Amino acid sequence: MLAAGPMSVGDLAAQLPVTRPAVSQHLKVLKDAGLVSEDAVGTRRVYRLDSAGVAALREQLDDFWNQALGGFQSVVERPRRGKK
Amino acid sequence: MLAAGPMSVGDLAAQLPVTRPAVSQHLKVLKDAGLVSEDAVGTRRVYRLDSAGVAALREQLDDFWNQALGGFQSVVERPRRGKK
DNA sequence: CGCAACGGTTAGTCATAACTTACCGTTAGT
DNA sequence: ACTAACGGTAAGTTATGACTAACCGTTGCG
Repeated sequence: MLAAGPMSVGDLAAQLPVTRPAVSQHLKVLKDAGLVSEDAVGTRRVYRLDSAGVAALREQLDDFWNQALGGFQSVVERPRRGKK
Repeated sequence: MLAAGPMSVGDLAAQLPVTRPAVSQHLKVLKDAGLVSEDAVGTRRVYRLDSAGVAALREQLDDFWNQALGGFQSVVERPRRGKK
């Protein structure tokens, strides 16, 4: 399991096969996407998951799949008589 | 709406902003992944979505998110007293 | 048979996501 | 004030997913 609680950028980089700047860049993207939030502790920036953002993403994906599989039925199923 | 029923490779390519070989390559990947199935009609290969495969993918994603958001709670929530 | 329609495969190109190195700014400790 | 720790930013490199062009095999039809 790689998941852990709130972590600093350096700690994350230490656990990952990439350099610290790479982690920093990823975190920036995730932060802009609302999936993580940071708060400064001294010189360290501690990042944690944003539960609301993650939940929102999950919901968007659910909606996507519901719509996709919904339209899917009307297209794939073989109606015995009449279409649509 | 771009979705349609079973289609030949050429028909698909005609509806898409890519060439026929590109479509063929994508279909190969999707077929290997079990998301589409083909059956030959003359010289044409008619592809259709594999509903079982798509449903399985959806389920895997659901499982992933449930697990991710599950472990998420235990890591993000601030227990008032005692952990886990 | 010979030609046309259809599509899979290969080889090579191109765009770009992802990464590293180098640098700079900020904070904390002495 | 100087130094160390920490991390963001910029610039350049690299790896790779996605595409096209060219080719070949199979099927159907006259």
